[in-house]
Amino acid sequence: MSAKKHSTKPTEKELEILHVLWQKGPCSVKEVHEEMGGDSRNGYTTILKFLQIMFEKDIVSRQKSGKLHLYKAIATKENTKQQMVDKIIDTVFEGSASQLVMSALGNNKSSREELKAIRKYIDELEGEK
Amino acid sequence: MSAKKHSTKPTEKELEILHVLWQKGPCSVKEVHEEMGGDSRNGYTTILKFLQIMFEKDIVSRQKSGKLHLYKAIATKENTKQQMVDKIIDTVFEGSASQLVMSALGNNKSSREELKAIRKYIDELEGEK
DNA sequence: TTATTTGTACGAATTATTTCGTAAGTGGTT
DNA sequence: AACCACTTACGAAATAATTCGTACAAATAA
Repeated sequence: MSAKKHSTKPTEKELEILHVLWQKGPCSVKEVHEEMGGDSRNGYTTILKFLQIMFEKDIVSRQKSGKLHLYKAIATKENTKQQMVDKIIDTVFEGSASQLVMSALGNNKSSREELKAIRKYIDELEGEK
Repeated sequence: MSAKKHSTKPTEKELEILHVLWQKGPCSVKEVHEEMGGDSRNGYTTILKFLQIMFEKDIVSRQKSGKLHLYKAIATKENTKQQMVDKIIDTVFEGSASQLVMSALGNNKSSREELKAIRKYIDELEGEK
């Protein structure tokens, strides 16, 4: 028996750590710790503990490199993002992606260029139908 | 001194309760409880407790009506949604709303009509610039 | 070899979230 | 009044998330 606990959605702090891993690739605890602001924001062992827990949860993999461990995100940023978006659509937007889109564009000041890019993207989607 | 704890983002369960309140307007504990599936999904006192906690946190207001309390969401669904969207844009989409939009439209099967509506919305936004 | 540095493992404290049992209040019936 | 149905209040347990102290291991410097 070697099955680990199944991966649920990452918690806040786990997500913050994942960001570092996504951005910098495989990292030692030290690197993650420093990237996250060092001791002023989190104790070293706090980050270590999280990485260990995340390893248990199959959120990250790890590999010995000399005497230290290099941790690596298992899920891609894309997958995780998609999962979060799907969830928010489901829980607050009655399953309607377009509602979320309106909300995303509504408040925020998207530049003319961004709007143009989105329009183009929609054109492509429509072409597929 | 009567200041209550300041409102942070609602938790999962709090959000579920807010949904009922948004949909049905001011509700008694009983109504919320039943709307959420009754005892099969949550004990009555669990919902009661949540409503009380949410009252403390200023997430809901309440008013005596006869012998019971009617609870009412303070934040609108719109505000809460916006807040959640802003946050997700901030934490996983590098502050880019359009990235979120792509992600939202990407996976999900938005209908031709929905896409049309979004396009129209973008037109309006562009008009304002 | 002893001390220091650098890293891991473990255990536990703290805080937040979720859950519910039990007691107690209120109003209406009989 | 005594009873009943319904509701609130309180306290506490169970679980999850966050934080860190301390001990131990290995490599290296003195």
